[in-house]
Amino acid sequence: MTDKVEGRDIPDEEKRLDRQLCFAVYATAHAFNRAYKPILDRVGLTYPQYLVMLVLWEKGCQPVKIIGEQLDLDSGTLSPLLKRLEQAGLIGRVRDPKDERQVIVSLTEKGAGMKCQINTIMSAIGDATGCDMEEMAGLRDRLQRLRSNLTAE
Amino acid sequence: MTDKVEGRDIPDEEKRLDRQLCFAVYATAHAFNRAYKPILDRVGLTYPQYLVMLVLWEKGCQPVKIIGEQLDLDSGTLSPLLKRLEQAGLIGRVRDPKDERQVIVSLTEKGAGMKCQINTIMSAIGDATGCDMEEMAGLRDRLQRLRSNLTAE
DNA sequence: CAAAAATATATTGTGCACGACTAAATCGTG
DNA sequence: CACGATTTAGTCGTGCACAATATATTTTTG
Repeated sequence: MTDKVEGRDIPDEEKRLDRQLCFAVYATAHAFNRAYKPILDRVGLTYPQYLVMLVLWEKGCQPVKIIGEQLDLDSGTLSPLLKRLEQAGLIGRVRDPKDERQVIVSLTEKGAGMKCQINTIMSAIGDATGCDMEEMAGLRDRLQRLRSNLTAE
Repeated sequence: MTDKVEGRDIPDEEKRLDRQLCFAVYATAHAFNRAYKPILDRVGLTYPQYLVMLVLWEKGCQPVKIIGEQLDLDSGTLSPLLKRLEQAGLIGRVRDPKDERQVIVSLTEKGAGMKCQINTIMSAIGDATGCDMEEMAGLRDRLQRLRSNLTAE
C-alpha cells in the first residue's frame, strides 16, 4: 500500500520554476504584450483593446456578451474597456431595441478605418516571433487543446 | 517591383482571432490562472504570489532584483506583492547591510512550512492540463524559445 | 575626494482581470 | 396574466503589470 491516490511525489528537478508549463505560458504572454506595446502604442490601443477590434473587424457589430465569449472575458473587464474605446471614438454602443438587455457594439467610421493597419501589425509581430507558419500553427493548436483541457474543469 | 519590404499581405483567414498565436497564449494564461485559483485560494496565495514562493522555496532568500529577473517582473509589480506576502507572515524583508540599496527577501517559518504543499498543488494542476510529461516538456520548450525570440528585440 | 553616473527599491497612475453585487429586461410556468 | 427565475450589462473592490518618476545608496571618474 505504498501508492497513494493523490500527492504522488514530484522530483525536486520538476519543481524548478523554469520547468513549469504554467510559467512558460505566463511569461510568454507578458513577452507578447511587450512586443505588441510599441506597435499598438502608435495606433493608441492596448492589447486587449486590439483583440476587441479584431473581433469587430472580423465579424462586425455584435453584443458585449458575444465579444466576451470569444475573448473569454466577462462584463467586469469589458464594460470599462469598451467605454474607453468609445471615448476614443472607435466604437459605438447602443441598446438592442429587440432586447434592451443587450448592448450592441459597432465600429465607427474611424474604428473601421483602422482595419487597414492589421497587416502592418500582424507582420511585425509575426517577424518578432521568429516562427514560420507551420511552427506557429502547431504551437497554437497545442495551446488551444491545453486551454480546453484546463477549462474542461 | 511588386514586392514590398513590409506589409506582405496576410489572407483574411489568418486574421481570425482563433488563428492568432498571441491570443492562444493570452487565453491559455487566463485558463491557467482560473485553474490555479481554487487550489491557491485554499493556501491564501494568488498565482504571482505562488511564483514568488516557488523561487524562494527553490533557492532561498535573495534580493528583490534577482526574484524579478527570474519572474521577468519589475519592482513596480513586486514591491506591493511582496508587501502583501509580508503582511500575510510568509516572508520577511530586510535591507542588505552590505549594500543598503538591496532588500533581501527571506521565508518566515510559516512561509517555509508551506513548501510541503507544492506536491498537492502541482499534481492537481498537472492533472488539469491533461498532458503527459513528454507533451508538457515539448510545449514548455517551444514556449521558452518563442519567448526568447520575442524578448530578443 | 567630490561630482556624476549607475543601481536597487518604492510610489503613483492607468488599464486589465475577476469575483461579488446591482439593476434592468426578458422568459417561463402556474 | 403574474411573479419568480434567468439573462445581460454595469459597478466596485482587490490585485497584478508596467511606465514614469522619486529616493537612497553605491560606484565611477574627473
